[in-house]
Amino acid sequence: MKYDPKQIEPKWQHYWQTNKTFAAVDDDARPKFYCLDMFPYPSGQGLHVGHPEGYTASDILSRYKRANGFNVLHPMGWDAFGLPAEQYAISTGTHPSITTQRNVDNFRRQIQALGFSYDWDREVNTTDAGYYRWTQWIFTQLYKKGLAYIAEVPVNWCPALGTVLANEEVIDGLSERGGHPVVRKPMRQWMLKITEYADRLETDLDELDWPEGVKHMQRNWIGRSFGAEVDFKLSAVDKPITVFTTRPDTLFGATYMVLAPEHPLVSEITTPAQADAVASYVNQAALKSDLERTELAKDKTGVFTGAYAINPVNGEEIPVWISDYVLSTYGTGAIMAVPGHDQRDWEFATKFNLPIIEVVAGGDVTVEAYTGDGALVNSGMISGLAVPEAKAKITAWLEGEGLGKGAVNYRLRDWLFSRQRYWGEPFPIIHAEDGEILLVDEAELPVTLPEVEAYKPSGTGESPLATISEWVNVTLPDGRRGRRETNTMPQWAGSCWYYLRYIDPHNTEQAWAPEKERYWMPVDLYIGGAEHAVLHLLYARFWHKVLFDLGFVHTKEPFKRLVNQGMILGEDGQKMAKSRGNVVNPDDIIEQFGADALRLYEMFMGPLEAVKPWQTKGVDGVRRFLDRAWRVFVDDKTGEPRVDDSAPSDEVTRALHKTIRKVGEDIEALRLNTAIAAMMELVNLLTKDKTCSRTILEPFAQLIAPFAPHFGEEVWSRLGHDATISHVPWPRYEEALCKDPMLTYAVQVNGKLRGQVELAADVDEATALAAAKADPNVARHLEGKTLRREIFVPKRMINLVVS
RNA sequence: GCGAGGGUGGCGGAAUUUGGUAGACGCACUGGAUUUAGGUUCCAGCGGUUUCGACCGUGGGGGUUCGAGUCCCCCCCCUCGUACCA
Repeated sequence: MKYDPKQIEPKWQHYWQTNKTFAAVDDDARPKFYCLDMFPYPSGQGLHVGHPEGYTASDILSRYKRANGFNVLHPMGWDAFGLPAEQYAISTGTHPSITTQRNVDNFRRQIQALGFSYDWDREVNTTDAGYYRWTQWIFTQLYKKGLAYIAEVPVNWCPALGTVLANEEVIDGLSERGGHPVVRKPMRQWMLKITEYADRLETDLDELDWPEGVKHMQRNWIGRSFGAEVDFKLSAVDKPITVFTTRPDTLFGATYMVLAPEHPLVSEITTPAQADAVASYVNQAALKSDLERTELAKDKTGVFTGAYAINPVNGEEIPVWISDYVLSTYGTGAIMAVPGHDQRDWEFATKFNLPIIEVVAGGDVTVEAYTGDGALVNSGMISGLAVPEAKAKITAWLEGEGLGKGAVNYRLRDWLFSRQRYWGEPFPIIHAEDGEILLVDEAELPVTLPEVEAYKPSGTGESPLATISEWVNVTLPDGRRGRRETNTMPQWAGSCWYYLRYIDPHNTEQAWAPEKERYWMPVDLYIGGAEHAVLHLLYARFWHKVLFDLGFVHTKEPFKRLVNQGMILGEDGQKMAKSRGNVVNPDDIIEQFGADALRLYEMFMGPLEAVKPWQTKGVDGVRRFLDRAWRVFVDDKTGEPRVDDSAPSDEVTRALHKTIRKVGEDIEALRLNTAIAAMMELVNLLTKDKTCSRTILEPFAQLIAPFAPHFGEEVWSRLGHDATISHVPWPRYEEALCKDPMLTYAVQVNGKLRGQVELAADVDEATALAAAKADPNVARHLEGKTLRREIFVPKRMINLVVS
């Protein structure tokens, strides 16, 4: 009987499911291992081959850890709120929950067809009321802690989607979903104070075993910078302009100031002569989208307000301008401009003929701003100092004079947390008629989504929920009337804490039981796409830290180790896309080659983290490997297992032990491509050797089982075992049995390979050198030359240096 | 611009941790055997040049070393992220 995945794969999938083979045990003495995949958004398109890449890697590690005695938590669920289901509802009238259910069922079917070892009893779905009840509960905790507030903020309003988008969902001025234009519009929004955690989100990155690139991107996003706040008095108005600068050392070079057009002082300080020009500039800036403001950045624009400020270090009067190159949302919305040492200021000063003064030696400020280190010049008390010392000294001086202080600033802004959509978590908030904002009592949660007639956004900025008066209007226990919050939460909300719900998914009393959290957390390995490097991971870390502060979780950070799987490109080397016609559907590959072949192929393509192109021929290759491996275990004519109790050869024993060592090390490091290569080499040897020895075949079945689990189970049972292979202890290798008695030494003459000699592994130097010189080709190259030096590298090579 | 990662056969990739026979493993290809047949299996070959002794070869150039894909310096190219953050 030939290897036939169509027969064996469904059989074992059914076995695992009915026997709950992969159930994670909550109360257990074994060490735990929490292996998490980023849960998918169940789209209508179904799974693409990119999904199983990360899932297979985490599955291999999960199965390996189980075999090594760990109690493994390996769950899967659905991030199912979100725009596509709602868009579909708008166009077809189908309730998003129906679409969602259909897509989830399809995703689950596809994922199960790949034989992943998930504990399906822990499946979660962010759109279940039993789940989002606790998402709402976490929101109430945030609110009570003062971390959620309503603000009238200029937001990214997308007229086409009829909603507001987060900065992150806007790419080059267009909506991430759909690519529609986005404009700025002030609106009443829920915000989360992630900025309050900026410092810890930055600092705690240090202790995480995450890719450096991801940590770096988070650091950039948080954008912590150290500097000083400095007060500049105004000549005409009795109010200071406070600026933030990272270069207080260049204060003597500040030759003008710039306010953002939205800065509150603009109207106060503008002189009558300049009023018209300023007003028209401010108006213009307000109308521009963020895109336009940055697009036109190449050419700096601005207007003089007519006002002057006084440079606190030297008492000089400097003009105050407004310009949209200064952002109202960063720092204090005002800067001191040092054109000699800041390129943006230099460009502005050059355009508007403002003076440029050199205060740090080392460049030529008539050509460009000099931002490097150097000795301070023209700078009074700090002249002669280097930049770091000058910063420290001037900051201390400012503090002493009461003119400023050291300060830290962040690029990170508060998180815009509301959406004007139907298909999201309702806020547990009621606005009383007198304006008071009330939390829905925790016992009343969840606030469930009502049925609606139409899903279309009202277009006024309110969600479709606003149209359901019987849902919106409530009477409070004290008799007051109130309106429910009609915004819903963004898709990030549900994914911010799902890893905690897996720990205790059926708990109706609490989001999770504390003792279970203490056992299972933190996540030991988190695998997912690099597209979540900043947002999802930053938001989840933020919530986790809040929950930590409230005592609901016991670790500062949720995800100990993070790995990003690389994207799988189409066969043409392009990103897979329906429009290019290069999308590969896992269902088709399973149909043709089997799930084990697909798993194996995706791992064999290259390093997990790398971006790599799909080649269906390559699946053919690993399928041939499985065919060959099958014939190692089974006589494919008779279907009988070809196993006996004969003693294997030393060579085969050595090969097995080396393979056990290599596969184990490679799985731990997630070098799954080379682990598979090692098993291919073993199969090539076993095929040649025709080994039937049980002492070889059984450990080999265990090695391959995490990669090709259906295959592993099938040959294991054919070897005569009744129980699943999944909990059989991982085979051990003996170091002594990994050592070859004889090794091939390379012999070089002057660094060039001239021969090879077979020598005992523990050969002494003299014997090795003699053998090397005896090699005919080596001897030929030594002839007539003087031997200058002999280099002997044990177990590797010999180099003879002659002249 | 800035930041991160990367350039190795016809292709995907090994070896980069620790400087030590570059090209493991697989695909594609070539030849042979078995077979009624093969999108089967098995065996062999497979970086380039070659006077068959050797020479050249890991993006390019230099350096360190007995020895460099690996370490150091300069340059080129590609991918991803980011974009006036004071």
